[in-house]
Amino acid sequence: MVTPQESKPNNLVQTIERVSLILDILGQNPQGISVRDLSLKVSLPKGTTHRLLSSLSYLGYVRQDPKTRNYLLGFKLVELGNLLLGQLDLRKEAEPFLRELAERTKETVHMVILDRNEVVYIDKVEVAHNPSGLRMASRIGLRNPAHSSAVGKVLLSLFSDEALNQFLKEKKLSKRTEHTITDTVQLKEHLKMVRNQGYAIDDEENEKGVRCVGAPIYNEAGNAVAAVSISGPAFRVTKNMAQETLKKEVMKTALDISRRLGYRGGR
Amino acid sequence: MVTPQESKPNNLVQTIERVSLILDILGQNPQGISVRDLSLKVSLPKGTTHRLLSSLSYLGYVRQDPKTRNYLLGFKLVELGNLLLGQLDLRKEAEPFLRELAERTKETVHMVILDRNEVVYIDKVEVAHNPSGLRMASRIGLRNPAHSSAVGKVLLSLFSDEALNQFLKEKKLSKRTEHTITDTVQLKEHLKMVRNQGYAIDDEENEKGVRCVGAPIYNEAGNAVAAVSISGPAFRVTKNMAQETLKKEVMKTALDISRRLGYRGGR
DNA sequence: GAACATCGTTCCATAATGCGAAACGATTTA
DNA sequence: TAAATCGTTTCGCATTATGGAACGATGTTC
Repeated sequence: MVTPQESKPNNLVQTIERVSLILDILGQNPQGISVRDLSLKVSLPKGTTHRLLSSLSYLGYVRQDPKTRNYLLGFKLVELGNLLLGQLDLRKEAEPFLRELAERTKETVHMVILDRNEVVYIDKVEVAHNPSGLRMASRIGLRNPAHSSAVGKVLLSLFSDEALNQFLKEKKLSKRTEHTITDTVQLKEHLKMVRNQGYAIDDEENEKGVRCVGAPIYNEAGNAVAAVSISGPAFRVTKNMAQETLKKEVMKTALDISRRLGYRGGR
Repeated sequence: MVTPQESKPNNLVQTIERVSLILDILGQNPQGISVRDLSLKVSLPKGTTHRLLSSLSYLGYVRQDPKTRNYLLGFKLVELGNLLLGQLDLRKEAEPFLRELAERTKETVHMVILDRNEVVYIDKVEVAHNPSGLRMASRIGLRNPAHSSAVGKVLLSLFSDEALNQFLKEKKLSKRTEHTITDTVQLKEHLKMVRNQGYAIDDEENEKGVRCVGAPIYNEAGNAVAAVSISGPAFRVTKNMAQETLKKEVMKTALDISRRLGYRGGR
């Protein structure tokens, strides 16, 4: 089955489009932004921008700093976003396993799903005091390309030919670092290998200095619905480490979670 | 200074109002909802509902289950919500202290802020295996009334008379349990005591069987900007426990965080 | 397996809704 | 004190969203 790319509706509601743009811009301004500056950024008259903001503000999607009068993102978004996260059964089931994995390996553990052919982080477990004190820049809700991450590649490796071609058609393989696989043929070869191994390594392909190992989580029906990964600084997560110990740890955790979801395969 | 209630704009944009209603309803339906059922719930024609959904879907605020064709909340909300959380410096600074508090007390720790005179959970730390295996139903992003929670009361206790009257005018003191303080005069008396103590106890006032202890977090300017609490089942968090050991723990953590934020008061 | 029922989706003439230039009022700056 | 620069509000106009109806796809019933 092919997850269809959400095509641009020909009758996109103008207000919704504008609101989305406004929220994106507010997200980029942690200290808030004035009506004037915002109106310039969205190329709308001040009056129009203000009307949209006051409606959004009333409903909680936006808030206004009483001192600076700047507008910021509102907590309604936190409410809805975490409501959605809380509705993911997968997350509830997986959490203890993720914690355990983080504890054992002392590295950061992520769980992701695929949404519109992109990786979305739906959980993250960090150990309180990891050896180096380094913290991953990742955040729950963050999106990453599939082709440059361990979790993404391991999920892509289980795509049907049809779905993979669809993916390649709609996404271009952006070069995130010098190690990113940006060639279609090369990626296809690589994915074959990943599929056979049952895990993927992100060898500084998404972010310089960060190496990850990822494995797929299957549901009862045997479909890969998510992926787990261990991420860490490349100097600690060496290639050897990844291919030896970490690979086993991640695969075990992924299988445990899959079993928990009713998966019956995997030997 | 009075935090103003967000008054209903006389020129509320219809589309935004409708979208907000739709998202709220989607949030109530974890398994998704059909266009038809949704159109009935929002009292809009199917065509109109569908147009709004497809616009929202294109932008990621909503997603459609390919099998059931039901509509669900989309991950754009997780993205924006967690982006906002990540922008709260308070949260970054406080996190290690919250973890430590949870570890020491083996109970669930919350951090909240006040938004539109309601309590919003912005962080939650649970110990992996708490004694009873009970888990709080709370969730980051959740809103609670201020008058029935320890964190809410401790923040209300620091309101100016003006601000408190404003609060009482706009919120009615809903009776959440048989212990909830619903009388204005009684609440004012109680808040005086809380202010003197420097901490508040929620004695099953918000949820039956749950007791909490909360203390305020101050910023550099000496304003209470947030609150921490310990919550647990009433049989474990007894009144004595709360007033003796837990009170001290929470207040210490709150002060530590306040200091971290540059607060110079508190003896 | 054919006819029906029930969805989700698209269409299009209509008018209601949001639009935005301009005025207003409140702060801040010169 | 004056001027400049905001945020906010207003209101007549026309663009935009509206929603009833038709279409098409899916699955259900007999």
